[in-house]
Amino acid sequence: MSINYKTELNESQFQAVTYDQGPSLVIAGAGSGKTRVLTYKIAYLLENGYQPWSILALTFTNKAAREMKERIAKQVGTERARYLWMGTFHSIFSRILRAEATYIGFTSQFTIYDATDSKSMIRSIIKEMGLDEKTYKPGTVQSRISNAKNHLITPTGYAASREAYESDMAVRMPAIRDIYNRYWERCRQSNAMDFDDLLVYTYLLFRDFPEVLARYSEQFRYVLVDEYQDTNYAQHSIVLQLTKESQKVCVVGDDAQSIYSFRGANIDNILYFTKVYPNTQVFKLEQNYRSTQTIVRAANSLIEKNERQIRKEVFSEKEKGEPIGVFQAYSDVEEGEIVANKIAELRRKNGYEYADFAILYRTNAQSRIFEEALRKRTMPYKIYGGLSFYQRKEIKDAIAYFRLVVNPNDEEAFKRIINYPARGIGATTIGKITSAANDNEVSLWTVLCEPLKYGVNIAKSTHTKLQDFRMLVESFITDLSGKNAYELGTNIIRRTGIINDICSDNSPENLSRKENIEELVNGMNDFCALRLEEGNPNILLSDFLSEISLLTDEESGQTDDDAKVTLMTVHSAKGLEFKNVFVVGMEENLFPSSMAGDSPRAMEEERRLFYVAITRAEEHCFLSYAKTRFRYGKMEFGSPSRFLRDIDTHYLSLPHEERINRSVNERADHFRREIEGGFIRSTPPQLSSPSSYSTFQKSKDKEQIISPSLPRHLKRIPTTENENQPPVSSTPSTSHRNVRIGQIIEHERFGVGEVIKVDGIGDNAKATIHFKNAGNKQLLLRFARFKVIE
DNA sequence: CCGATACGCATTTTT
DNA sequence: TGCGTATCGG
Repeated sequence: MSINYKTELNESQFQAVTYDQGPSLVIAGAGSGKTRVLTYKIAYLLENGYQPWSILALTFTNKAAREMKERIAKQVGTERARYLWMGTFHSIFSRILRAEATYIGFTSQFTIYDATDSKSMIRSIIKEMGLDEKTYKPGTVQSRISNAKNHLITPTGYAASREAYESDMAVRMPAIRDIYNRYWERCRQSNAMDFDDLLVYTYLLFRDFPEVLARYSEQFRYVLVDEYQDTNYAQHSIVLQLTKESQKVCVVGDDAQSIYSFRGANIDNILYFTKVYPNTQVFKLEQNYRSTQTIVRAANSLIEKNERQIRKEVFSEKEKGEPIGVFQAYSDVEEGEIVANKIAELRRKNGYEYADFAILYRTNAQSRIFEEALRKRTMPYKIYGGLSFYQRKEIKDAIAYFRLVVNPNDEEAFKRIINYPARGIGATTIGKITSAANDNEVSLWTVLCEPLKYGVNIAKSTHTKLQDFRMLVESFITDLSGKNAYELGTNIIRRTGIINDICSDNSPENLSRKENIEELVNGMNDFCALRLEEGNPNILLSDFLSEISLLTDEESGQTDDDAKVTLMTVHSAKGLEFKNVFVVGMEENLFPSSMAGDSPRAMEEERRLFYVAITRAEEHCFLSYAKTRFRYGKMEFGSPSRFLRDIDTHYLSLPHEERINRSVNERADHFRREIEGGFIRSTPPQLSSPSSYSTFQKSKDKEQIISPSLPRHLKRIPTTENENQPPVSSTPSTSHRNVRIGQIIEHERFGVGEVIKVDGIGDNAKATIHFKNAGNKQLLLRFARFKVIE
């Protein structure tokens, strides 16, 4: 299976793939085959003497890592692909940190705090310090601390930084450095790291232990980074630590799509990459394979208005395509109707599926209007961006138990479940334990085990309750290495009374909680089963935990068979493509967001965001704005976004009576005068109501919000058998004893594949199967779930 | 210890 | 407007 790089890639892709003399920067315009370059480059390296484990490929999302891995597996085979170090920054670094935990004073079982955990810990610290919560808002403090960490500033560095102090003074929060310091220590005490810590500690590990750095930088002979425009200073610095010596680094990205600065991403990393690695070879991928010429040119004319960027000339050789349609609506409601009508029209005229449409907005709050418009016309849709599965209360509760069992020092988990289900341990007791723990610089769990030793003054009955709790948790700890994740997990859910609590009555919300818990349990079963199939027994609870703590992954939009219109924010649309895209709410103070204020940098980022929105479209793109809109319960007036004027009118089809380029300012002024004069305020603006509005029958909504659930790779495709899946260990699958080479089978997870090899007999029989979509896999026949189809 | 009510607040969210 | 948190009363 050899790859013909010359014919399968265009010239610039080919150059980028085959260059391995030194550092390279690949500027990949929207839709220019960025992932293609990355996967081919890795395949190329593998063909040219690099071992899989000597290649490190970093991405930002699990999804990107998974997709890339699958594509590489198809090119070079699953066996070699599986030894690649490919994953998100956070997952790769957590893997390294678990292995080297003792260097930095953690154990390899450390917990990873999500944003909620860390916010909650910050909140308690603020309270304990007696600071005013109105001034010290946990969210604000958290983001300032996060910002410090993203810049690799430790509490010591922070305390010594005059700049940090002055900045804190300016917002009247001089105590932030103390909060930061305490927060840092408390996390250590809890054997826990937040997301940012995974980067900070990796950096510190490499900085303070050169022998460790040497080990890893010698192992990773080539480092590749995807979406480099989204890296923050910490990530950039770690990549530099690893590659400073070898200079074997290839970063891929598009500065025009840098839209995550609010999370610490620094566009300068990509803009000044060539300064950091002076011998960088730059490759530009400028051919767009996704969109019509009109869409590409319109997008170019927009992004041209940004100062800070790497100049490039993206072009398309697809058909010219139609101009970008601009719609004006009188109200947000009418905007919804216009979009729904247009979808209906395009479906009628061009035969599009619902799945060919996406409605993209700047803020999640805008989704409701479109939901209602689509529902009125019984058009199916799906909305992205709710709470992820792991954010749900009942799931967090269950997982808090898992966490405490794996790492008893986990303070947040402790607080969450010490009195859930209710066991008579109230706020007072927890307060006493917390302060004793702080005074003695030990964890809450340590105090709980010996309250008297740490001078906790409690009643006898409370003492008994605490010890009962301790024994309960300890009994699970005993089983940690003896039972697999699924067995121990179900055990915990049953014996702690979680199940009881949820089944106490049949209220609808309890029913849904129950379903969620069931899904979690099934997920754990599948998690173990999948690994067992691959010949990996003894999957422990800690394995499950460390896998899921870095997943936000929602049931991703792969379900292309169900035809639904997609509704999402522009941010979440990055990386996706749709035949028809509506970018809605194109108004001043909305898109661009009012938060951008007068900061040129922020405004440029808003413009890039708009660039991302437009470049999602393959065939048609539409922009719309409303003159009035309900916000925060009030009617607001808006004027068309300045970005509409950034696009060359040549590529636009403007509403008849509007000629934006000429009259936007005038009209905005006119509007303002009307408002300021109180002319309009007294009479609420007429909501236009097109004929279609009221004549449509209300119909029962068949649409559903996509409720994010277990990540796909933990999940088994539902079987026809009912939900009572027996535990893994007792499910020898029937009748696959004698598969033969050449047979076609269908696996529940991997899909259709052909048996190409069978080794061993009886319980140890192992088949190598070539899956159409998942490449080659070795499966233990004893556990594999599939059926023979031919 | 839970429920009702009040208050305040409000982009975007890869991990 | 509408949600999440804070506080008080039974």
